[in-house]
Amino acid sequence: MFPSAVVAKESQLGRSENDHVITRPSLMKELAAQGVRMTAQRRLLVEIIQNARRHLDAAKLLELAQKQEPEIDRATVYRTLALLKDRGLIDELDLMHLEGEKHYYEARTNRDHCHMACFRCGAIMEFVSTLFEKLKREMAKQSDFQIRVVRLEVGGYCQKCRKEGK
Amino acid sequence: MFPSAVVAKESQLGRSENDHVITRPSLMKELAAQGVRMTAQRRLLVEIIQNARRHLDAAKLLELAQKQEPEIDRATVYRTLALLKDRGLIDELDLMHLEGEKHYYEARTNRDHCHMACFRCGAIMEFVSTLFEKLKREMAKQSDFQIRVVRLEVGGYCQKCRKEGK
DNA sequence: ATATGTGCAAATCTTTTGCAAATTC
DNA sequence: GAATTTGCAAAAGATTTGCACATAT
Repeated sequence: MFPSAVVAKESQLGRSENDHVITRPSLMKELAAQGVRMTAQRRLLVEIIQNARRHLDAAKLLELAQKQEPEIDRATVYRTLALLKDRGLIDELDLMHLEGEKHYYEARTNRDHCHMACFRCGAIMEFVSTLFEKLKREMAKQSDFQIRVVRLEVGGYCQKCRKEGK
Repeated sequence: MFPSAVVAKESQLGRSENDHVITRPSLMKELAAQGVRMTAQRRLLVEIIQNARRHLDAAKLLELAQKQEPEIDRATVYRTLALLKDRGLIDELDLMHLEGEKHYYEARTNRDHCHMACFRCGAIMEFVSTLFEKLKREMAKQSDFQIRVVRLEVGGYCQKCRKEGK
């Protein structure tokens, strides 16, 4: 879905054929369902996040929002991100801190997925697997832990970069 | 190994019986093997990290180090952490940002493991599983990606907190 | 009308950096 | 002795906050 994304096929059978397709439920609908008060700025930010072609950090989100609403402030961006995160509607990522300590955000997807970051070219690949689902179930069961958020990030070297010599 | 750690037993057979035991190779030996120049302060910091009973952040590491060497500076702590991280000898964790944006560090272990953080009580549990190993192999194979670092963090509610009512 | 959201500017928190002095091999 | 490491103090980067004003229901 994101330009640099590579979504792997299912590694095991037993589920629907489209299990490996990542979909992003409507944030606006979720917010409405949760009775969250909506403002013009929230609508704008949510729309940008929902339709982002890549992972956004707060500064980039602000920049994009200001193109349509120059008055919007950094604080509003951070406050809206906090709101969405608290409601479980977006996920916060580090993407291996390839460039600084900032965070990246993406709308929650129907399935948890892993982010693989290439230390050399910076490509971010997404990976979906039933093994991941199994692992989550195992963790929840064995530790009797109610999982709310999962973040699996991998850093290393992608195929392309390794071919080009390390 | 850490006080709040709960290390799960193997979920599947087929490996050595002690596969689920987490061990921490000697950082000092690794550094020597890699020909890293050692100084008194590095030795001190490395020793503290190696023997830490819990996950340390930079400020806590500095505090502990200053008990033995009051002259040691923040910058040295950060520079040493960067060195160890670059050499692949320590892992950097967020622990779900339960308290602020700081990072936590732990000596690399013989096996990758997941950190589960309780949003309510702050307990950190460690979880080892062959499923995790399988998942890593699957990611590496299917994406032809050379994995160097893996970070799996889970946030949610632990058994104890759920029993006490949410 | 009341509760909630927003802009602004300043503060906070964590981490990084330039440089002269000290240390290691 | 040459190269590397350290302390210091300042800077940088990301995120948060107090408060007066604006907006949503």
